[in-house]
Amino acid sequence: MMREPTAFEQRVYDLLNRIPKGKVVTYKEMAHALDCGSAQAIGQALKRNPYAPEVPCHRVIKTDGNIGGYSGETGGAKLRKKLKLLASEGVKFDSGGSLVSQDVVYRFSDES
DNA sequence: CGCAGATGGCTAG
DNA sequence: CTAGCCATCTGCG
Repeated sequence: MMREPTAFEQRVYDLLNRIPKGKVVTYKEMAHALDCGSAQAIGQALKRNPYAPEVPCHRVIKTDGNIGGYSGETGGAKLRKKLKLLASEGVKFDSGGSLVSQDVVYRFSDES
């Protein structure tokens, strides 16, 4: 299995790295930021996440403001601890894994 | 509200 | 070029 990050994946990870501390992005946002329009592709790149600890995949949430499958089964109970850690940065999530403050949802497009 | 199907784009060989 | 994949999204009853 060639786990080498491809152009698209690198773009996704780069975007995650662009996310300021205490902020999260929705799959749709990333998709749009990548000019693709497909969150599915994002999920794939994140799931593969060769940069696991370097890429804040936990900062990527669904359009509903949910963590997604990361805290569901793809991640792990330990992730719950991370959510709390994120809360320290400003990204507060619910015990279920839903974003509490949509206010932390970051936007790639800088439009005022 | 809840479920199911459809969708779009990505990866690999 | 083809096939399979995905942590999604959207619509409908």
